[in-house]
Parts: sequence; C-alpha cells; structure tokens
Amino acid sequence: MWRVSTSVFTKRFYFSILKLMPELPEVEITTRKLQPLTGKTIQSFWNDRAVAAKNIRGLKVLRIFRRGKAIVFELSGARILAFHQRMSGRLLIVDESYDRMIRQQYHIHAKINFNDKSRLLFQDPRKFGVIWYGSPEEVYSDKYFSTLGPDALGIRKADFILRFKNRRGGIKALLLNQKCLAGIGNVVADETLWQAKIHPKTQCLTLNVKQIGALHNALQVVLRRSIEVGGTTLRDWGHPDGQKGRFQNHLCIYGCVGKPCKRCGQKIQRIICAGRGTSLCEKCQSKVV
DNA sequence: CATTACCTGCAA
DNA sequence: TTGCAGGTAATG
Repeated sequence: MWRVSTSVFTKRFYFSILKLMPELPEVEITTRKLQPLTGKTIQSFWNDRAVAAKNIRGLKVLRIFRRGKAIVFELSGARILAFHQRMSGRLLIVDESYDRMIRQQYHIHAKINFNDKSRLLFQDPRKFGVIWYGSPEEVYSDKYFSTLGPDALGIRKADFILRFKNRRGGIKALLLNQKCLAGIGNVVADETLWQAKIHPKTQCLTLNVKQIGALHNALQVVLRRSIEVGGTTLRDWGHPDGQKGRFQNHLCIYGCVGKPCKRCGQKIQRIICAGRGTSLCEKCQSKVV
C-alpha cells in the first residue's frame, strides 16, 4: 500500500477548469460527475512521485463514492484508489477532444488512462492533496479514514445532538474536526453558524439542546442547498462543459466581510477562530458565553 | 486546546 | 512585498 502527497510536478498546462472549493458539497458533486468512469478499465496510471502502480493496470472501476472529503475508487482485485483534494486539488475528466485543447500541463500530479481513451487527471497546485492505493484494509486503516466521524450530510438530529452534547471545545473547531463529523469545511462552518445565529467561539458545553438542534437544521440546509446549486465556485475560469457552481451567489457570511449582514445590517467582521479566517455578524451571532 | 507546517498563486 | 486561501497532521 502506498500513500503519497502530490509533489514535484513536471510540466505546465493552461486550460479552463472548474475551480471548486473542496468541502463536502464540492466533493459530493465531483463524485457524482465521476460516476461515468464506473465500469471502465484502467489502462495505465502515472504519478509524479514515480510510485509504482503497475498492478493497477487492467483493474476495473467497480464503484466511486465519497467518504468525508475523500473520493474513493473501489477497483476489482480488492484494490482501493482514493484521493483527497485538500486545499487545491481537482479531479478532471478529459477526453481526447478536450485533451487536444490542452497546451501545457499545469500541476498535474497523477493521470489515469482508461481503456476507452478517456482519462482522469489529478491537479493540485498547492500539493497538499493525498492519493492512497492499496487493499481496503490498508487504505481504510490509514489515520484519515480510520478516525473519520459520521458524515455531516444527512446525519439524524438525535445522532447530531449526541455528538455535540457535553462536548468540550469551541463550536467552530468542533464543526471543522473531521473526527467529530466528516465533511464540514470553512465555508460550510461559517454559513451554518450564521444561519443558526451562533458565535463561532461559543464553547460547545454552553449550547443547549435547542441550539444544537438549530445547528443541525442549519447545517443540513446549507449542505443541501450548496449541493443543489452545484457547490461553490470561487473563481470563474470557465468550464469545459459550461457548468459551474452557484452557491457563491447564496453565501450569507463567507466572503462577505465588510458588507452588511443580510439579517440585521450590521457590518460583517473577520476574526480568527480555530486557526481559520472566520466571518461573522457580531450582532446576530450570540456572544461567547 | 491553539499554533505551525506543508505549498503555490493571487490580490492588495 | 505581505498576507491570505478550500485541509489536515504534527507540534507544544
């Protein structure tokens, strides 16, 4: 089994891509868009770490699914190939016609060629991304998978309350903690906390059941709405099939620093919370208790 | 717990 | 030039 971070790239490419912010909704959408690869056979695999994947040749893609923010390819022969996009990774399906448009490679760290000439690229400028390959036991026993909490999308209210009741720590830090709940990122956390009118620095212990319930509702609304409109596209660099996310048009707090709060008109502030830039409305998100 | 490191690209 | 960006693991 091997696990590599994307690293030293070789050439550069310039082409239009969809710049998704890889949190749960974006990873979910990516996973859905990768479904057409199901059933295809891998002809070759290349990565810039020169990690051998010879035995990957000829394996068939049985299933593609999301686990937290990771995308898992279940292959024949009891093999798993998984990707984590971290901050800047993207998975791109390019066919031959699209390939012809590509002039130079741009931070491509891995390529999978399929039997029907289609290919999947893993692009990651910041090189934080991770690729796993091995048996299910090996991959799933990796720290990321083995400590992942239940998925944030669709978690039942009762289970959610159990996760957050009598839990120590700041609420935003907990929401971002993948061991607590899998899938929440900075955008979803800020939007959820604003929606639920909870200050990100609130100690979880001080939240009552009603507030935790409100947090659950807000989280589900934010996740579902984001997925519904195709996730959040930060930069509009254009997209090969004309699609892009639209959740950026629905953001109420993230990226809105200095603008008036949509609820109360107060100027939205930026603070640091859980080590991350955090936007909030000081007026309608209850103070730290 | 909070802070730092890991990287590159971009805007101020 | 500086500071900031979607995430996680390793530190103190």
